[in-house]
This record gives sequence, C-alpha cells and structure tokens, in this order.
Amino acid sequence: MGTRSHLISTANALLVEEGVGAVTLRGIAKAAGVSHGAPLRHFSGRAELLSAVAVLGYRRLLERREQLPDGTARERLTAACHGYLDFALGNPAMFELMFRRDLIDPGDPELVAVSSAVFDFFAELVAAVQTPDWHPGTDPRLLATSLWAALHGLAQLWLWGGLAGASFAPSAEVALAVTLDAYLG
Amino acid sequence: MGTRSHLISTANALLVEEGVGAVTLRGIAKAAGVSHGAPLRHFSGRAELLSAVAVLGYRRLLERREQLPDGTARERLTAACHGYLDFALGNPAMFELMFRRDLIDPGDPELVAVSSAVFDFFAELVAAVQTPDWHPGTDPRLLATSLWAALHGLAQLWLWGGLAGASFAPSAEVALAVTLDAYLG
DNA sequence: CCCATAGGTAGACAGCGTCTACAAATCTTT
DNA sequence: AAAGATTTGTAGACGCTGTCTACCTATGGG
Repeated sequence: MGTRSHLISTANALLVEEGVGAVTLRGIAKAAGVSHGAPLRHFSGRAELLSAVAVLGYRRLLERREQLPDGTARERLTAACHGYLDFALGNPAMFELMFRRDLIDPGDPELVAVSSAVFDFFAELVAAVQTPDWHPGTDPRLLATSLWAALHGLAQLWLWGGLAGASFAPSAEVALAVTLDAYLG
Repeated sequence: MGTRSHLISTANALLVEEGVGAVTLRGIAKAAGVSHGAPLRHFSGRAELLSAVAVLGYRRLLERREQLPDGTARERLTAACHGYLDFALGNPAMFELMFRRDLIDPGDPELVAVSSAVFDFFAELVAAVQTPDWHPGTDPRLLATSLWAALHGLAQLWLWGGLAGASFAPSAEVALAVTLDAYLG
C-alpha cells in the first residue's frame, strides 16, 4: 500500500463525502496524513491525481457490465441505460469529476483507455440491437453516440437540479422511459 | 453605464476571450480598470456577478426565438434544436458557465426566470408538434425534457472533446440528425 | 451648509497549486 | 559491510484566488 495509491483512495473518499470542491491537493494531503507537498512526489500535479481518481469511476462504471441481465439484446441495452443513469445519480461527485476537463487531464492514457472501453462496450450493446427493422445501415457507433448523449444529458440535467424554477418535476426514471421509447420504441 | 453593468460586460468579454478559468473576480476588476475590491460593492460575491453574466447567455439563447423560420411546427422544432447546438458550440465558454452550478448561484431569481422561459418556449414548440400520431397523451413538458436532455448531452459531449480516444469522430450535425430522427422520425 | 450614505481603494487573511531547498530513508554497487 | 546515488517526505516560499475590514471620497437630501 504505497503512498501513491493511498493518496488516490483518500482522494476518492474525500470526493464521495465532500464533493468535487473538496478534492484539493492540500486537502487530500491532509486527509492522507502527509505534508502538503508530498502528492507532488507521485503526481505531476493536481490533474494527474484527479485523473487517477476518475479512472476509478470509469472502472466502476465498466464493472456494471458484469451485472447486466442475460436476456435479449434490447433488454440488455435498456438495462445498461438504466445503469448509466443510476451510476450518475448515485455517484454525483464522481460523475461530475469524470467530465470536468479542467480538473482532470483529458489526455491521460489510462483515462482515455478506460473511457473508450466504456464507449466501445456500449456501442456493442447497440450493435446487437440493430436489426433490419431498427436503424439499419447506420453505424452503430453513431447510434451509440446519440443515445449515450441523450442519457448523459439526462444525468447532467438531473444533477444540475432538474428544471430549476419550473413547478414541473418528473422523476428521472420517467424521463428516461420517454427517451428510451424515442430510441427503441 | 454604471460600474455594475460595466463589470458584467467586462466579465462577459473576458469569458468569451479567455474561457471560464479567466473569469476571476480580481481578473474582471483589473480588466474593468477598478480596484480588486470594487466588484464586492455591487455583487455579494463572485457567484452573483457570474450569475448576471449567465443571464446574458440565457437571454441570447432566448433571442434565437425570433429567428426561427415560419413553417410547420416540426420545422420550427428542428430549427430550434439546431439552434441550441449551434449556440453551445459557438459559445462554449458561455455554455459551460451557464451550467456550472459551482460558479453561479442556481437560485438567482433572474437566472431561474430566464432559464425557465427558455424551457417553457421549448416545451411550447414540442407541444405544437404533438399530434395523435406522435406521442399522444404524453405531457409535452416531459417530452421537451427528454429531447432537451438529448440535445444538451450532445452539446456537452462535443464540447468535452467528442469521444476522446476513439478514432471514430462524427460531426455534431450528423449525431444531431440521428437524435432528431429518433424523436421525430 | 452639514451630514449620512454609497462607491471606490488598499491592505489583510486564509486557502489554493506549484516550486525549491533540504533531510531522511532506501536501494545499488563495489 | 561501506559508500554513493536515488527516491520519498517535509517545510517554506511565491503568486494567485475570494472575501473581509478600515479608510477615504464623492454625492445628494435636510
């Protein structure tokens, strides 16, 4: 259990408990019980440490792959969509960090590897659903991009506080059902 | 031309030219040619100033309403969807600010007023498209939420840098076409 | 004319990321 | 085993941030 991994898991805990605003380099160092300069011995800067934390998030997202039900391709895809939204709403701070380009290093090799693994898996799910009835001839990755964006927007909007002023406040599940109906209905 | 509005427009210019990271209270003050403490005479803090800037963004988004073509309800809705994406990709820094809850005050009265005006208008467009053929009986605001989220996710994903590692890089227009096809096709 | 109030300035404070100088500990090599 | 080299941790500094306070200066109403 080196200091490096200790810092990552401490940062992860701090992120979950206190939110994105709390994962400061000095704060992480203090929580980990080391001096404020210690993290820079293991990471080139804040972005590199937070990128490592974000990788944990992507990995947890990817692990949901194993929990998908055995069923038709459609069922598996809708389950994955629910899973994405569940992950976002259940881990708001992590989800925010994962898409905050100013906090992480978008070019981090591990990060692009695991994030594109997530996308690739999602695209496979979409491709499996594709039939002559449903969007034939369209690149499944393009379909996956569109659908993923829809899910992502849903998550983002809900984390953002729903439709702020409006007295209209549907549950995320209901909105997701409408979205899935548009794509798969 | 009071100092207050001068600060807002200076911040807006700084935002456009230098990005979200540059709209710091002291930076704005310096760019406006006042002392670093002056902004606090007109705003309770950074969030209030930036909220006023974000209001400008929502207003510009709302102004696009006048530029919608006269045509069928469907045409007007698809034009609005293109407009949303155009706005996001054409004003990335402003778009980011508008949805950064940690930088603005989500409860700012002017902000919730203008942002819900945007949503209400979009919901009207959706409602106009609704027919017995297309999602009959569904609350148009729910449909609007789902569709808006899809657009929003598209914008966010593209600003985020597309699909980072993937060699697969469709244009935003193509992805939007797929999304619109799913909802309206 | 005087005085209350609003608006602007300058300084201070704590916190931030990052850099550097230094000390301690660990590993390598002879 | 001894000695040198490299890694790892510490402490302080610098310039930046947002915010607070004390002060000064206009301006406008009685």
